[in-house]
Amino acid sequence: MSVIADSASSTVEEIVAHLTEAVHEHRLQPGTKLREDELCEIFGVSRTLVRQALRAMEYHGLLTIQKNRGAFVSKPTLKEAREVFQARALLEPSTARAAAERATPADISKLERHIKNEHDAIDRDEAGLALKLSGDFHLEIARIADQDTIEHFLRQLISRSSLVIALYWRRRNALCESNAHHALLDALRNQDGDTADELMKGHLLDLLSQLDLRERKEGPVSLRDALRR
Amino acid sequence: MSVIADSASSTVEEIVAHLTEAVHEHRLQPGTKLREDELCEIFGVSRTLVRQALRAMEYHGLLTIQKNRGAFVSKPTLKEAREVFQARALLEPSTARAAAERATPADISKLERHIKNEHDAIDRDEAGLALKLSGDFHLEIARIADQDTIEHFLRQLISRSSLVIALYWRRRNALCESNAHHALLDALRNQDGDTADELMKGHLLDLLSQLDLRERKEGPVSLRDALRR
DNA sequence: TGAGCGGAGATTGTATACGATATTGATCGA
DNA sequence: TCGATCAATATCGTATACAATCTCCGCTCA
Repeated sequence: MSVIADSASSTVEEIVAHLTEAVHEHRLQPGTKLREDELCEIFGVSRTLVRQALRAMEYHGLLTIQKNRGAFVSKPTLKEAREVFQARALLEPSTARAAAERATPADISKLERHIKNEHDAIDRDEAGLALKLSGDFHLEIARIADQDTIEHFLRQLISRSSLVIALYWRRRNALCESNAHHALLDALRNQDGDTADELMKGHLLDLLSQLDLRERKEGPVSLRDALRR
Repeated sequence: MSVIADSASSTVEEIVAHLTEAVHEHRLQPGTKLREDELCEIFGVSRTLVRQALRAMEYHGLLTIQKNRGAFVSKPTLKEAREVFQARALLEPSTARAAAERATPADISKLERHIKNEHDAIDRDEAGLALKLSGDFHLEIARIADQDTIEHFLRQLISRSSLVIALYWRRRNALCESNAHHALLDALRNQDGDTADELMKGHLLDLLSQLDLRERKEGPVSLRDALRR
C-alpha cells in the first residue's frame, strides 16, 4: 500500500501497482504523459520492464499508448464512461447475489473492516483513497462470489470507473456510497441474494446518474510528485 | 485469414492474429508450448516482438506464461469453463437486444454472409474454421450493438470458449449452432429485442449444457506444423 | 538397480545499443 | 511580427548481448 518503494529495483508487478494506485487516487490525472526514461529512473529498472508495465496498464484500460508518441493516462470519452457502468450493471448484481449465497462470517467481517477504512478515509478527507477503497469493496464481493473471470473483468471496469469519476463526477466531495455499501453488507450478512442483487443494481444506477457531461478538469502534473518518490 | 504470411518480418498484431487463429481452429492444442526462438524463426522477428505477442495473448487468456518456463496454450479448468459461459450469459443477451434495436440492413446482410460461410465450413468438414466463424458471429452482434467495452470482453470470452470447447466438448462433430444463429438473425431482422435476448440466453445455455467433465484430449503438436509456414 | 547429484545445454529474463520517429526551437523570408 | 522550414534533440521501437534459471542426461554411490 505504501507509495515509497525501495529505490533499488522493482518488479513489473510493483511498477504496475504503484502507477495504478496513483491513477486510482487521482494523483496522475487523465492525459498525463508517462515517459519511459523517467519511470526507469524512478523505479530503478531498464526500459524493458517499464515498457512491460505500460503495456499491462494499457491492457487494463488505464493507459493509452500511441505509437512513437508514448503512454498517457487514458481519458475515457463519455461513451466509454457510459459503457463502463452499463457493463458493471450487467455483471455486478448477479455477482452480489452469488456472494450473498456464499459469504462466510470471515467474509462479512472483512467487508466490515473495508467499510470502516472507507469511512476513515472520508473523515480524513482523503478522497482518492476513499475511492480506491470503494472499488476494492466491489472487488471483494466478486472474490466472495468465487467468480474469477468476472472478478478479472470487474477489476478493469473499476479501474476505468476511477478515471471516469476523475473526469465526469458531478460533486467530488460527496462520496455518498457508504450507505449503499452498508445496505449491501446487510444483505450479504442475511444471505439475501435477491436483495443484494437489487441493491447492487440500484447502487450502480445511482453512480451512473451522478456522472456529468462537463469537460475534463485541469491538466497533468509532475510525474515524480504524483508518485512521491 | 490466410495462414501463410510473408516470411520476411511481421508486426506484433500479425503474430497475435496468426497464433490466435491457430488456437481458435484447434491447430494448437491446449498445453502446447510456444518457444520464443521457434516463433522468431517462423515470423522473422526478434524475441522482443515475439514476447510482446505472447504477453498480449496471455492477457487475452489464450496463453499461460510461467516464469522462466515459457508460454503454453491455456488449459482452462472446469471451473473456468463454467465461468466463461456464465459471464457470456450475463453479457450477451442484453447485447443481442441492443443489436436488434440498432441493426441496419447492411448489418443484416453481413450476418447473413457470416452464417453462409459457417455452413460452407461445416459442409467442407472444417470444424475449426466453423467454430471460429461461429465466434465471429457473436462478436459481430456486439459490434452492431455498438458496445465497445462489452465487445472487448466478449472477444476474450469467445477466445476462451474455443479452448473450452477443445477440452470439454461432448460431441465434436455436431456443431448444432446453425439453427440458433438463424433464429437470432431473424430476431435482429425484425428488430425484436425481446426475442433476441431470449434466444441468446437459450443459445448459451445450450452450449453450456453440451460441455462435459471428461479429461482433456491428446497432447501437443508441432508448432511449425500447426502454423503451416 | 535406482535414487540423488552435478553440469552442459537450452530457454527465458533483463539490460543495453542502435535505428526510426516525433518534438522543439532557432533561423529565414515574407 | 508571423509563419514556415529544417536541424538538433528527445523519445520511442526493435534487435542484440549478456545474465539467470531451468531441463535433461550422465554419473556416482548406496
